[in-house]
Amino acid sequence: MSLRYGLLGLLAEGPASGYDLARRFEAVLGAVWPAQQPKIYAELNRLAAEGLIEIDSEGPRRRKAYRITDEGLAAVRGWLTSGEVDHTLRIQSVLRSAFFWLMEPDELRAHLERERAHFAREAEWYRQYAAAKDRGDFGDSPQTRSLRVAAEAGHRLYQALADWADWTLDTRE
Amino acid sequence: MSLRYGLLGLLAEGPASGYDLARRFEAVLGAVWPAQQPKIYAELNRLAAEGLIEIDSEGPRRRKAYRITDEGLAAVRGWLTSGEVDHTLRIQSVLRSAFFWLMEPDELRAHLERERAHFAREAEWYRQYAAAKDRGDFGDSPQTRSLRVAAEAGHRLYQALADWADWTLDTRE
DNA sequence: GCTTCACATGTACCTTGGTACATGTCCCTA
DNA sequence: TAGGGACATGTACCAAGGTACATGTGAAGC
Repeated sequence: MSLRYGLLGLLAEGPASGYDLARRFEAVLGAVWPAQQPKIYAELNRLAAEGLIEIDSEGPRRRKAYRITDEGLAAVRGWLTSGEVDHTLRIQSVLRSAFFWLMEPDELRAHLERERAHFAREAEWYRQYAAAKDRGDFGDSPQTRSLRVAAEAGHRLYQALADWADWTLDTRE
Repeated sequence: MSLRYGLLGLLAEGPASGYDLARRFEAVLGAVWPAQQPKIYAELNRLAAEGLIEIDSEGPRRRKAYRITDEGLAAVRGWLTSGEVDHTLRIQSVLRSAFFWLMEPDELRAHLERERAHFAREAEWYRQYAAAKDRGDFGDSPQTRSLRVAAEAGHRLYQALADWADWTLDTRE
């Protein structure tokens, strides 16, 4: 259950509405965790019912602002250092790579040429993302600084796939 | 829906029972995708109902052996080259890194020392996994060879996290 | 004053994965 | 020959994420 901790973590920076959180989730955590707007509203209601957040104010345009409670802060802090972490990669590109042998040589060649470009693009995207974070394009929030490592991790992962595609193409020609 | 393609991909190598597939899924794809035994049986029945696999034989001990059909092969091949791939990392260690700033300096220091060891262990695990694949410890099935790239990708990802933990600890002392 | 559109919050339903537990089968050994 | 245990297949339910669609609110432009 990562959505809830993502929301609590963002709220730890200061009060925000569901709508704000949806945009910030996308901008700040989009590269690491996806979140659909409807699920955000649902989760906020659940968190409020459990007392981990509370309504800070009700502004104009039906706008509610949520604030994290002490219990909420304790919950997200506990999660940060809590035990067992799943080490499976769960990345579709990686899983698919296990079955490339099913393709005919010509088909594989064509596919890998596309994939090489794709992986290189992903690697570059994460590199740019890291550079933008370094420049402070997303503001200089604490998450933004912390996520620098996520960008680097993504870059290295996709670079590994791109290198492998290169290697496979080279040894086949 | 990756479980189904994982199963189809494994069955592309040859007929197998649900029990076999559960063990092979764990051994071959365990580092990339998790699969619970009950879900495997459920998915096999669904695949059979859709005609993507069929029962090859019913052996002793209630043992059923499934065989992939031409439709099944076409489905998994189509999946290999099909469009949109999600580029989010969805790795808990990475998401958590966004909120480390919530910890007190002393707490962060202690946590990062544990994490550094953990990341280094993960990186090493993937390195060993790659080495074992190179030696052919898991047999020399086509997936095993293909998954060499997954091991490398996992290694690089966790190495990035370990490097970052080192860097953070160094610049703080 | 009416329309339009971006802002803002939801409801409903579906798919997928996670987990606890039940059952059947057959070999091996005391 | 009785029973323990590995092999083998499921049922049932729950948790979480994905997606389509409905609704309310208010400012800006005509």
